[in-house]
Amino acid sequence: MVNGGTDGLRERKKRRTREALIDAAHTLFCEKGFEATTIDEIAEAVEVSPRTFFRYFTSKEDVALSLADEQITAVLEAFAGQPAGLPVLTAMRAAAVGVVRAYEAEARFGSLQRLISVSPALAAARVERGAARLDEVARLVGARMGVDPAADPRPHLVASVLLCAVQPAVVAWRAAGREAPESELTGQAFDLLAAGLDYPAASG
Amino acid sequence: MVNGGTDGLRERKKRRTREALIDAAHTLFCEKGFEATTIDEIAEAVEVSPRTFFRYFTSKEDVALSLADEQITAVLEAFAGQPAGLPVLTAMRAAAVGVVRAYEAEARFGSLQRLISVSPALAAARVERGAARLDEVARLVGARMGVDPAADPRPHLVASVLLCAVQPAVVAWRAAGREAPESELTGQAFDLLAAGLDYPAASG
DNA sequence: GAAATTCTGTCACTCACTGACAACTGTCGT
DNA sequence: ACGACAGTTGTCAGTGAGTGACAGAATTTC
Repeated sequence: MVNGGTDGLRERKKRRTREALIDAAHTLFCEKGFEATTIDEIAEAVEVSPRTFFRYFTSKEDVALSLADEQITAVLEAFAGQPAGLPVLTAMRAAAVGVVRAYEAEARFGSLQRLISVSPALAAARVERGAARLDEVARLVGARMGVDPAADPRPHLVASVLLCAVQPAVVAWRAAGREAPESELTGQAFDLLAAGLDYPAASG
Repeated sequence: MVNGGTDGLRERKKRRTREALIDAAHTLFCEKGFEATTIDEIAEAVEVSPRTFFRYFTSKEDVALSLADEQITAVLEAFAGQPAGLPVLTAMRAAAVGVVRAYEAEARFGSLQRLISVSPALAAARVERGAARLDEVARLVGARMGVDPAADPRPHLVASVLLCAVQPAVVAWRAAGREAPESELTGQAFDLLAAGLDYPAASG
């Protein structure tokens, strides 16, 4: 028996190590850049062996993007929670804006975005991670469209576009020189996205 | 002086080495898979040193995607050549379908697609390469929209979506079990893309 | 043919990442 | 409290990607 609510010492220690690694990595990445930082440096900063680093994260990209992962999960949950009947793009817009607004208070979030936009390796890794969750997104999109993702390819199609589009959209917006709260950027990016693909509009 | 029309021996030799490397790499990738193939094996197959390999290509992904690069270039040229006034998505559809149709006779094209869809590392690398040409695409999109990409963020936004969307769309379609000529896949993917994002349609 | 270019191979190195094994540290039953 | 057990960690050794430096070979130019 035992745990009076909290987990055992072992669990707590692991969580602390993990957090410390994320923290140290993030700091070093911001200071020296992603590629210029070595695993050895990260491990040394936390006083663990480099081997241990790889027991917590599968790669250098993995530490950097562990925060982004939480965010993707949050967006998907929010997407699932949008009222039925909403167009897919509209629902995703609402989900993304909501989550970004919730996160933008944290300083680490902004610096992570900056990190990703500067490092092609990180940007690629993020896309790769997104692709790994393609089926999950397709399921949600399929549910919203009222079709079975196993039989109809459209949900997968739309899902892959949404996955690829959301993040670059914000980055592109920022690259264009607009500086504003992330949540606003995201919303406007979606607006322009919907309008821009049909430009000049085929119908009205 | 000299070159009676053909380039010098040195140039020809370089071109041949380059082609041989692409060829050997492609064959090995198809036989053993992308990650399971080492640079040493590729180099040995062509009888050059591994160091020389890196004088022709910057990475393992680079050899694999050298063919895909030609294709992207072709698509962009075709996109630029579409009649003005066409909606951006429509123009890109026509460009992509045309190019894919032109390429699908080559066997290597199909196997490259298969390779990419199987290897996350390759898929990520392709996105990365596409992103490197973002500005180029944005220029073309901006021209079609009649706005200045330097002042208006929309072209960049639309460009990044187009870049990210085109290839995954085809892959997703194929993953859904549809087997048909690439050109048809591409066309249908675009059709569903346009419809799916607005599903259920907001207007009409 | 000699000199200047340009390619190429060899060597030595860094860094990401992995398997194996031994030492250590919480955990749990008694 | 103690010992068996399981999970965690460090060390070691190794593979593979990718890079800089230098010397020698091939090509081009004169």
